[in-house]
Amino acid sequence: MMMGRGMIGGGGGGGGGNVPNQKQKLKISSLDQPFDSIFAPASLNPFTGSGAMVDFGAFSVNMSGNLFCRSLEQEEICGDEHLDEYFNHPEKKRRLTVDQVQFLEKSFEAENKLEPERKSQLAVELGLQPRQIAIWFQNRRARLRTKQVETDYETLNEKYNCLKIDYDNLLKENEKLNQEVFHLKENLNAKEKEKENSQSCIMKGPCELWIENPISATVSNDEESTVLAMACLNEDQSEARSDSSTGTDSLCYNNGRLSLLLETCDSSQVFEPERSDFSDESLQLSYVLPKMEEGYCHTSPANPWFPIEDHGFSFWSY
DNA sequence: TTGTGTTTTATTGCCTCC
DNA sequence: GGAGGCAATAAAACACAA
Repeated sequence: MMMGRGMIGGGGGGGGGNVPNQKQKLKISSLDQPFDSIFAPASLNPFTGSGAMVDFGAFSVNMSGNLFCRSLEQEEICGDEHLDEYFNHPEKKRRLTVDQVQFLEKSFEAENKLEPERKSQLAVELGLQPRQIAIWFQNRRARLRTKQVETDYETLNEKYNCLKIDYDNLLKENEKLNQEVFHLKENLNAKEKEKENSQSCIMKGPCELWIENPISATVSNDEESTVLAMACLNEDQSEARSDSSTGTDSLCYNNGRLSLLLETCDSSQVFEPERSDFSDESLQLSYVLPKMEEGYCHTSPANPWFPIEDHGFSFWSY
């Protein structure tokens, strides 16, 4: 007698959750179908061959109701006393054969819900009880749900990881941009401060700045709104003012930087002043003022003179 | 061989639907 | 109220390492 691996290996079992209590016995006795109907015609049952059987542990029952032993070894213990033992003992749990499982799997793939008609048909075809078919489908659906949960988890986890990478990148980019904003604000503040310092002395249009004695300078706009004012530190104040009036040696426009001019306003000769330079009265100073833009000059008509303390000397504007 | 973890079969109790 | 589905659970069957 050819039996599936599960059936042959199954042999034992029973007991435990499979041990029917009073209620279970009641259920077993009230199977989905009449006991006779669970036996399928041989032509419809490829899994049990001509002797369609229902599985009862170490035994199988064919259409005639005869009990068969499962293996040659088991056959040795088959006898009336064992039949009595079997029927007095709880039903054994048994695994389905590979073929039966494959058949059920195909059926499940087609439709994982089981209508009563299909259940009966499958039971007939597989030589199983309809209740076994129902239980198998139920457990199979449970396994499918578990698998689906695992799949969903993996999918969500992958998405989460991708989003986390994006989020981390955005955080870094945000930090970088914040730093950039910070530096830009710093630059802006510095420029505004510079403007505030220069606003008081810059007038709309050409004007003249007087540097506190003995320094004097004349300031004008240029086309690029950049002003370089020069102060002469000559002891001879009149000479310095004279130079300023010429607009040549004593006045120059350059790149908006505080510079020291030696003799002429040649940009090649401009350099940053050292504090010590101011002590040398023979030097000529040029002070590069911030951009002159319209409206920055706010000379008060009532009091056109106001001092600007900066760089150790004062500008006077009117 | 034995202990342990996993899979499979089956039961139980609860819930919903008709 | 019965039938059927589902979650939780039991326990046999099975796989595998020590």
